Amino acid sequence: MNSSNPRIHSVTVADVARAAGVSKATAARVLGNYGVVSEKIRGDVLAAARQLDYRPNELARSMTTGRSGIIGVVVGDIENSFFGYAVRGISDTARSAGFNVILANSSEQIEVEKAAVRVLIGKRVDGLIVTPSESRDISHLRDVHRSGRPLALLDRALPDFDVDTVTVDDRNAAQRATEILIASGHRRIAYITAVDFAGHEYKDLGQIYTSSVRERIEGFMAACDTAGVPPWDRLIVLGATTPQATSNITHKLLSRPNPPTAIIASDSVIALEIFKVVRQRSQRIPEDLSLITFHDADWTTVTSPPITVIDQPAYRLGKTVTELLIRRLKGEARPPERIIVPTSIIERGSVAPPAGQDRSRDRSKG
Amino acid sequence: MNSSNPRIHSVTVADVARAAGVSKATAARVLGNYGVVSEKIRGDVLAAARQLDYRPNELARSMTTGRSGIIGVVVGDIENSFFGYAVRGISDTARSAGFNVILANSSEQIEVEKAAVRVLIGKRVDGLIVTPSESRDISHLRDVHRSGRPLALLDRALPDFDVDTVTVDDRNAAQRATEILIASGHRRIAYITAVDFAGHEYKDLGQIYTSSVRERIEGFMAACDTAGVPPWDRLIVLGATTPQATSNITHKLLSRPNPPTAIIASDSVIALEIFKVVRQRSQRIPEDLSLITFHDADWTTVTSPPITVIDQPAYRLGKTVTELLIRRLKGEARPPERIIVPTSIIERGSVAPPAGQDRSRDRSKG
DNA sequence: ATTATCATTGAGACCGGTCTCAAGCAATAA
DNA sequence: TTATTGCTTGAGACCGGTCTCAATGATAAT
Repeated sequence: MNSSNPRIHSVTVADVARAAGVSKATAARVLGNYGVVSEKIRGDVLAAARQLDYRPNELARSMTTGRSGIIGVVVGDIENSFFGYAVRGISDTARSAGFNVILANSSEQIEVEKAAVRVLIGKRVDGLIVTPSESRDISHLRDVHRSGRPLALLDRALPDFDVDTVTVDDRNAAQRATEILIASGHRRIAYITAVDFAGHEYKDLGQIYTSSVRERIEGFMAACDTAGVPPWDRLIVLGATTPQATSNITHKLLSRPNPPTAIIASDSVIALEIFKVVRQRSQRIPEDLSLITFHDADWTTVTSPPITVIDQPAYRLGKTVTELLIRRLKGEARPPERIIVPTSIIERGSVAPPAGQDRSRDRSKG
Repeated sequence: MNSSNPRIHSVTVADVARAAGVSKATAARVLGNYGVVSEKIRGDVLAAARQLDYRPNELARSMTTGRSGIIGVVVGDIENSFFGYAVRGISDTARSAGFNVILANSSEQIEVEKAAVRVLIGKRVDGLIVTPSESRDISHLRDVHRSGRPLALLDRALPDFDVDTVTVDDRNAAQRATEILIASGHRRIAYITAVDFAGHEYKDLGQIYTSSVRERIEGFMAACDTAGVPPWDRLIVLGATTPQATSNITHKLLSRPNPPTAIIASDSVIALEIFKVVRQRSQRIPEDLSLITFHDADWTTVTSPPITVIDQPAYRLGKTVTELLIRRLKGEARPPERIIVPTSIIERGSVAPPAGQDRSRDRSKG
């Protein structure tokens, strides 16, 4: 009666069995839809169940079967619409296969991620989909895998951890984006990413522990190298973890004596902030600064100009990992798969030749 | 060993007890952190637990305690960033109170909503937060409430269903937004909403079964009435359920002989589509059409012009319902509360006097 | 020395399902 | 008629925890 009642009494199989005048085992058989029962008794039990408004207790069911029907998902940041779409892809796929999803946010913090994984394991999820925020400390993921629970990685691969993984062709995408900028005449190009670590100063790839970021940087540098862009003209900027941080970083970047003429943003949240800063400084895109961002966020089509983006099929990414995971949950034993989904670049209006292209060449001479 | 193993054997309290040389009850006491145990034994058990890498089975724990530590959330559409923020508010608040969240999407379809509620009840969630997609068919919500499980409503009130509810001041917000448009000189104003039903033609409020929509329409009409806007100039348009539908609706609306000079959009997804259509038709905002939307979506600041919005504190909304629910989960018995959170209108650049204001007056004469 | 008190620990029921195994019973075969 | 087979049904163990209650032993009080 009272909502503060600590235990809500619900109708159980035993109650139904009593009402139908059969044993608990028989009632369980029809209610749980297993085994074999005569039609007459089945009818009696179902009638009693309807009468009493019986609702199976999934918890108890999971206890005995060992299966919870839940897939745990740990994602970096749900507010980032890239993950929003991915999660939607996961949920839809999971639901249509009869699984539920329980979602956790790591805020890209390894400790939060670890805690989330622990909680989900405690809830006895059948499998896990994780976007690892770091590739150095993956003991918790190794534990999951070792415990026999299927694990699949989304968006970020872990080089020396061989499990089902679905990512996009980050290296190639970054390279093509960079090539577009270079072809447009840019030499001083910055790549801004959310990854961060003590010092905030990029030195070399050895510091980067997130595979997707690493690959993107590699692609970016490869394109620069083949085009003969000198190392001091290609900037790699870290630490765009919050809008505020991104704003500061961008201001600082654009205030340099030789500011970059083009920026590649590693996600749309960063790009949005860059866009705002540029406008705030009364500069114009693409005349004063060219911009390309990862993820075709909806806002990128309504700005003036619309933004050139690297379209990552986020929904499909989510759908694909989930399919991989579910196949394994169904008992499929096969070597881990690493699927790389191709991206496409949607060229819109945010790339143009650098404003002072000629003067900039002169200057670089003197 | 094999991942296709149907049952993953995990370490249980009994295993730990055996290893520590104590009874199951004693091991359970230290592992479950209840009762009282001597320091020495506690140390032994903890050591054994660490040794065996014991992880409590939350499922079993929930079975006996009757509490799952999970809050079920059923929301209209996660892809809508309004709900995204709200969900984030819910998750953060829930987590910091030690609860987990399991999320379901109703896609605004009553049948999906019912199924989701059933599943969540089956999972024995401790309480539910729902954004009811309809107010006619709420038997499933009544069931939840009757079962003794706390239920709280988010964003949409149900007039004759008295439970904890958190909404925004929809009526007032719509009224103020309309007043802004009227003050700017508009007379032909359209209100576009996602709600739909057979016929798609708005006739009267009796058709509207979603409280928030109803209140907004009331506010809209109240403002029109006091300003003396005749009924044939204020348009209420339903059925903007998908981007495609919104696009069609908007095109049709703007192609009328006397098209509205201003539109109020009931959410930012609709507004985005309207914005795209207007640009597609080579019309300009605000010169050719003024636009105000509910929800301060991030893209509304980066368009040209930026969009005037009704800022609904979505995160706070989520936080507030969750607090209400948790207080009830903790046993607080009090009459249901209905909290109405105030909104504010952020005036940006999407409202201007109608283009042919004078000519339009002339025309209305002839 | 004896009894009362208190702190610990152990035994076992319980939560609500699933599932194994044996018993009951009718139909069929010998 | 009796043995065999097959289909239903019931009894009860089990999953991994929590929790009640009784038993134990040590300490304090008489």
